[in-house]
Amino acid sequence: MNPVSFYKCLSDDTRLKCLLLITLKGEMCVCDLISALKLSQPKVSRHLAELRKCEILADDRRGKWVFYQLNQALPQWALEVLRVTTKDNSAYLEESLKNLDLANQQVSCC
Amino acid sequence: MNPVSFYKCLSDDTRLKCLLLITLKGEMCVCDLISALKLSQPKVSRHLAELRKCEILADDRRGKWVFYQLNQALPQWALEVLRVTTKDNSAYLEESLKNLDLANQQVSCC
DNA sequence: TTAATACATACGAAATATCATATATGTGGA
DNA sequence: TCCACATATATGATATTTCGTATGTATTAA
Repeated sequence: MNPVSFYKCLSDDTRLKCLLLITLKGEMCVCDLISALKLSQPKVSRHLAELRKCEILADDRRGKWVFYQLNQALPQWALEVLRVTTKDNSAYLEESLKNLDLANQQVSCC
Repeated sequence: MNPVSFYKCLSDDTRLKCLLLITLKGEMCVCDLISALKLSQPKVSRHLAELRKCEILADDRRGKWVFYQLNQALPQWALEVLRVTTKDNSAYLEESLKNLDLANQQVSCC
């Protein structure tokens, strides 16, 4: 894992929020990420594809749904970066987490 | 410190190497960074200016030379990210450190 | 087999980042 | 004061990223 390409992945708001939410929750399906971030489906999907391509995320299809989680092979320093960033930036994720709760109170896609 | 703009700063090879070298050494003058990275002076200066603008680095002029170090006000998570990344990516910095040694064996600018 | 849902990808436009080059500024010494 | 050196910044060309829209693929259920 080249550190520059790793950080390039974290340098976009959509990608960073996806990554931190997944770090926090363990795994997330695409539809929940869309609800949390309130972004268009192709936009979220495109950024997830990039994170997959860089081997930061791994995808796992279960029926209709695709779940994303951190790639188990991620080096220790990268895991630590994600962990520390998630822990100390709750304000950055606050609105997304609220959106997620609201969406799941109503009709959850999965 | 917004996490996206922080990671945007780390997402360029020149900027990341400067930051990791400064994290490792405590401080670096511009001329030593130029020798270590073997890059043009304006290129290095431009990227340092960006890191200064984002308040990741602080500059300190001493006579002819300008020394850069980590901004003391950097949040804990950001310091931790830099520390962990520096520690576990020695291969990424290897050549720059060798260049630095070679340059200082000859005539050091400062 | 048809329709609906969840997700992925292709493509061109717009925004952003990066670079080389040229020029400006600040400092110390003659 | 004038010059050389260290560093900063401005400018225009080029490359890269990001986005919306449109379309394609996989899966489930009727």
